[in-house]
Amino acid sequence: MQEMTTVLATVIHDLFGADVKAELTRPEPQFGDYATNVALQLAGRVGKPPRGVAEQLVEKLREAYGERVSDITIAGPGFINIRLSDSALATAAEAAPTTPPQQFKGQVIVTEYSDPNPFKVLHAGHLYTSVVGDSISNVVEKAGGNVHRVNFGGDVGLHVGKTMWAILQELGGEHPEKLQDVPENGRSEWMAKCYVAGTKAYEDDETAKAEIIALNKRVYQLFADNDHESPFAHIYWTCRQWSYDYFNVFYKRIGTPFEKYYPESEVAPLGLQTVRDQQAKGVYEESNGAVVFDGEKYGLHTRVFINSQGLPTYEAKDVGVLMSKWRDYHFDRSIVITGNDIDEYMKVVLKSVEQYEPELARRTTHFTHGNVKLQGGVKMSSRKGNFLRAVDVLDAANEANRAATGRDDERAVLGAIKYAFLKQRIGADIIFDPKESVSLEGNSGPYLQYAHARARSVLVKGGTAAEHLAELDELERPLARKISEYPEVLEKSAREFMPHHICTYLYELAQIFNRFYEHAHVVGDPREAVRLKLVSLYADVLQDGLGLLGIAAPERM
RNA sequence: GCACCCGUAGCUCAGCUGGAUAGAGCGUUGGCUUGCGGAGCCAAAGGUCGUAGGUUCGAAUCCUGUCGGGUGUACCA
Repeated sequence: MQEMTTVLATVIHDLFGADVKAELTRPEPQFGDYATNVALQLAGRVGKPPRGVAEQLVEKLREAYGERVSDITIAGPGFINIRLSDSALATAAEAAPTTPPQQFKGQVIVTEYSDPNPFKVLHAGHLYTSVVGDSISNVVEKAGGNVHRVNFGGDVGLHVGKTMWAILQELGGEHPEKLQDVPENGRSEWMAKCYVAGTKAYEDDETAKAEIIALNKRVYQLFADNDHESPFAHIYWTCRQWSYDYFNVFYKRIGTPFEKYYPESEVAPLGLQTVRDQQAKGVYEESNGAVVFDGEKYGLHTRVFINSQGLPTYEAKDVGVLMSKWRDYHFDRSIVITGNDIDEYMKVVLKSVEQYEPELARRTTHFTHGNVKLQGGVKMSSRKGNFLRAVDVLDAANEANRAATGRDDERAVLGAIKYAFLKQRIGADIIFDPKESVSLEGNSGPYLQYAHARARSVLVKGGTAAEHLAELDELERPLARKISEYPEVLEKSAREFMPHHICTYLYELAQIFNRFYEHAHVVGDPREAVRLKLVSLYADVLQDGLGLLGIAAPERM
């Protein structure tokens, strides 16, 4: 593909010397394997009719491509359609599962996503961003990137004050020994309940609000004093650990591992210091007792980085985590994935950092995604406590799967959820339909898992596959062509950081395979060896693609 | 008010660095099964791509206005 494009570029240059971008696209199968509209673009610049330009190009292209193409034709207003020779197509298909484009080779890429807060519960959004972030990481890794998956979370901050306040109420004061009364398997729920109670108190009760603000400050002080001994410290550290245990169990369950956590407590000092230093240089300024960045100069909001208590807000901590990642990895690219409510806020943070670390800001890309909503469900609000938790999504899918298949299958359930989340372009809200997600029919994860298992079972039944594909008949050709597209899909997914292209492709691939399989016999057919090779390539691509989505591809289901 | 995201078939979504009749799945209607896993295949119905302009040989795709939904707008994250 890459080489085909280069040849086209050379021909264009030799013939017209014009600066048109040589591009080959995948047209409808009826038109050929590749197509280009460069003749249409050139026509205007050279002042000749498109078809005339196309004719000149075709003549040269036939020569330049030689054996690799079997046919080049002109269609419509001046499209050039190229049909590969069987041998060229066979070579491309054989290479497809194992030769991903390496556009990130040698680059250090840091991906940050999920970002749950200790002392709070994991909600559906965390599940979503974990799945998306993991897949993007996989895709970049496949493209040669040296990927570091990191996770940023608030172990200090007002929400901690809120939860701690309610915890102290529950314990009847600073009595860490009473934490033993909380059952081990109910810890995260107990803390989630405390957060909701603390939030309510903060909103409804002035005295409680003042206490929470004081507790927040006290938590910061724990770190300043390195206090692990006082009763208050005991409670804090124990509950903090409970949260991290809970996160780790969760990530392990869904299969999205992280290399490193950046707790806010760790990055806050650096953030605070950076903001103070840059305040001296005029980047940030004092306003009503707080330190702010005047985003309005850039058409953005003005936001508080250090509050009037002298504590860093999320903004300063984010400066801290950006600087920490920069210090730790000196990345070529940093990808941050969050919900879209963070969008404008992050623009302010990055704009401020751009003033003193322009390279860091330039190398950082922020992607935002929408909210997860249950089909026909209600909007979630983490403050009020009526929201969709991560486990709710897992439970709903598991229940739907049990209803559909009569058994529990975590691999299928996770495959269903991940695929349902990933098949959609990142950006808009996700309407999650548990029933549809676990469906074995249609565009779903389990469907693709099944498609893979089915192909593998054919391979088990069949004899020895051919080493090479050689010539292809009209049943085999469309499948070989689709398989050969795989590297191009990976390239696009990596370039755009968009895994959904892989989903779309895999589903189309499975459809084309089913069409092939419906009409062509494999085992026992005179063409068995070649067809087995094709089935094997197909299964390899499915397995590889599902792997990039973080979805298991079992041999049997 | 201002800013950001989103408006494509009944529902859920692809397609958006402009290009050939706007594609899938679900749902609806009809057909195929002595099958290598039919969890499939073949076919039909269903769309003024929110809307009005503009740029272009060509616009779902780019620009502007407008309508609708969501989010954000200083000491939460």
